[in-house]
Amino acid sequence: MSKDKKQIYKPKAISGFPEWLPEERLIEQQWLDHIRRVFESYGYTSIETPAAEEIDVLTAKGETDKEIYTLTRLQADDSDKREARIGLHFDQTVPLARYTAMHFNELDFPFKRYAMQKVWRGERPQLGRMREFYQCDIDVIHVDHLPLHFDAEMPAVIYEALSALDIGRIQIKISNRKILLGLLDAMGVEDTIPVTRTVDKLDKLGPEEVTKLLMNDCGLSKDHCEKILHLTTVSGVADIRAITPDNDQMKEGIEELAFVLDQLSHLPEGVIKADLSIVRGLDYYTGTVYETRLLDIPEFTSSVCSGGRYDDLAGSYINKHLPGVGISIGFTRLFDVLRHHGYIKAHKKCPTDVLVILPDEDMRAETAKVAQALRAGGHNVEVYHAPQKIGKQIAYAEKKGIGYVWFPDLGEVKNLASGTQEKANATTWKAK
RNA sequence: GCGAUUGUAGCUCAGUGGUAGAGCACUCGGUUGUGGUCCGAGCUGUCGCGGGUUCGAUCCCCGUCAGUCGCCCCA
Repeated sequence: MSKDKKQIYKPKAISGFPEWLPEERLIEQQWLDHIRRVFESYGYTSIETPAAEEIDVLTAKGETDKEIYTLTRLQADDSDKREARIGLHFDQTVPLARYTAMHFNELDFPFKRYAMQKVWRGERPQLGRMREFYQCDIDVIHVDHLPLHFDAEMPAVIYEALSALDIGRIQIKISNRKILLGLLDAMGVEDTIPVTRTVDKLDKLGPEEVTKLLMNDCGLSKDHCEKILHLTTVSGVADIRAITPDNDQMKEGIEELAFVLDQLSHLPEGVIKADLSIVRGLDYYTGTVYETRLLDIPEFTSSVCSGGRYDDLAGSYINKHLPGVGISIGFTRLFDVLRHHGYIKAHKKCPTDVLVILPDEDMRAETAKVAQALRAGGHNVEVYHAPQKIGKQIAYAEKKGIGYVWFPDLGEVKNLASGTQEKANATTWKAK
């Protein structure tokens, strides 16, 4: 090595594009594996779509709010301008719609699919808000008519997927947009999006502030505001059924919501909560909507998982009527916020269960044989790379969180947590 | 995109108008092969970048870039 200073480019983390240490990644993968198993246990099938879509596909539904990252070559020249402009997908619903439209004849309906991929949004990053993150989505799409039972299946699956992650109590709030939209229609309110966005902020701003915004920014009368806010306080199947609808749309919403809640009554008390203040600011949801809170993690204030029903998912891409319902876990948000606040306890830095000591260069073959026997017994096994001092080899195992050290020369295994060491047979021994 | 705040070793942070320190981490050692504690030694920095003021700036001023938080929006 030369004594001259090496020229180094000091790398900086790209904000909003997270990466984890090995011990964190290990847990992330366990979580993803668990979620995948739950999704599959309900018959959802995996598809993977490309990271990039044509800009026209991405914007077909008028999603101008979501900042789309576009893809260009660094060496782009005039010939590139003739090519289709492409961008990274900002969710998995738009790719699903495109996919369903393109493979319509080859798919079987109702099409139940899950997807666990990264998505990209060019927003300002913050804790719990990334520019690159995983979403774990399930959606069901059918032709012409999708039974309401699926609206009830979404929260049931999500409850199972999340409740095993050791993140405390989950609460899934459910509403039906037809109720509020029906009310607004009966009131003669035409521009509904600002109203729904404002109502959606109820738990953050409180009723007074929301009333003020509704009157000042949305031009609603005090009377109307009161009616809307009163509606948002209703919860429980009985109370929902007791609402007097102002029109057919409201009536439909009430019946649908009551039905979905009924279907979910088998879940533990408190998991499902009807909350008519949940409307979602997004305009493409047409019926049932979901939002999920973590009741035992006070630092986690945003929704970890949300979704809803859309009347016509792929209408922009195919001349068919394809209603769907879906829900999405904001996986990276969930993982990162919990990690940041110390709720995720990582111990192991590698998947290794047993480190086999290499006592001596001459023992490599023997050591490899022991390792192979242990692997055959279902263990993850690493052999130390050099015949260094035993203390050093043990320290390596300790640092990496490996639970056991095997001494092939002694035929003994040492439990690092307890410090005990005993004779053992590599083919029959089992880690605890 | 708007507003606020920050930018010194791998990490967390001190510090001064005269070219820098601690803790942690890391490496080696503590009588010739069994970790975690303890002790000793060692290693590490264009003090974000560019310009200005000054005899001289990491410290003052301007700009810039980047991070963080809030808003917006959302997973």
